[in-house]
Amino acid sequence: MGEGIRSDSLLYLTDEQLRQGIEAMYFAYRGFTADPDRILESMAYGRAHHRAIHFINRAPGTTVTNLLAILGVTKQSLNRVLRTLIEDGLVESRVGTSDRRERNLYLTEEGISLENRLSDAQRARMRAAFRDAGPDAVSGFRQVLESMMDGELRRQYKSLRENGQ
Amino acid sequence: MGEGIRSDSLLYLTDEQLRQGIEAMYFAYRGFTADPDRILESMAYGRAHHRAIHFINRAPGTTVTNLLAILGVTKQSLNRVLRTLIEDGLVESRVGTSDRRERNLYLTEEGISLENRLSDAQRARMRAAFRDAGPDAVSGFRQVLESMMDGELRRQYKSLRENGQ
DNA sequence: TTGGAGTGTCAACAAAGCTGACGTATTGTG
DNA sequence: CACAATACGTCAGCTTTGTTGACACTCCAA
Repeated sequence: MGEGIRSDSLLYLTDEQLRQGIEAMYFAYRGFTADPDRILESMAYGRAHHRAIHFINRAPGTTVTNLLAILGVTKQSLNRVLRTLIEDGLVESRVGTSDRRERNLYLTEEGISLENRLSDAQRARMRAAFRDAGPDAVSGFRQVLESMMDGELRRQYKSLRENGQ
Repeated sequence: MGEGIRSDSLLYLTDEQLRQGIEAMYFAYRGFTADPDRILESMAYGRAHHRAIHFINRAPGTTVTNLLAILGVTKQSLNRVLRTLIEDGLVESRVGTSDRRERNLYLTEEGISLENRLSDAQRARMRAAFRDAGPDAVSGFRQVLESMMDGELRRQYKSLRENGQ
């Protein structure tokens, strides 16, 4: 306190800067979910359905337990969402081959089609933001977000990333 | 398509990179809310109470209508939250001086104390992430988030920023 | 064969959003 | 002054998405 500005400038760590970061996160997340939400509300679906569809698409054949770990909800909560998606023919649940207790989840054609609509909308906004900000800013964005994750979530995030490419 | 890598490298705009950005946003937001959520669940409060407390603290004396605009919820929804906060003595609602229809909202001592606990926890995580990533990354983080906001939200975000400093 | 893991389902409940309708106090306008 | 509009609060009812707790079934492995 009252020691003036350090030569290596830690001004970006002031409470005011941190508060701006917090508010930026809050408002940006609302923008981030706005486009898919608009598409979903025209059907009988919500954000929970989007998340399930997203991660099933990302890791086809994933089990219910694995999905539970990624989404961090109870199986009762996930099951309600999953049931409607299966009934509506967007998701297929196949009995596991090696372990027949498990259910492997896949998107149907129709499920893939909805996933594409949703992620196209979300990617469009992300792409615009990335392009506006440029590659260096994007790198910083990714770095800060990764540091902000909880340990277990970061592990899952990284494991998904390896999966993708 | 199939034209190879451009010399100015737009590789950071590939669908895979965008998808990683989307997932980073999802996992980071969960980390972002985790600490306050833990504090809140020990009381009878939720995220909605936190948001109200945050923005009342940020703009003391703000009106209900203004808070509605910032939070983007209905007055019925906000009122439920606000009522419990007033009953519990965390928020004070004073009749407006110039316009007696308005209610100016303030945190009480107790309200300020809770706000501090919540934002200390949230800032600690943000500070750690900022420090890990460094000033340039933080600048990029802020830039991308701002681009990701909807027009109206961006306006509100900037107006809050002017207010703060 | 038996214990435990993975899965699904029933019931009951809570938080936090929504719409619609209505009442009251206050203010601004014609 | 009369009246419309604004700001706020509240009642009732509904939805989504989360929670616990209890229980049953299938199937794997010791």
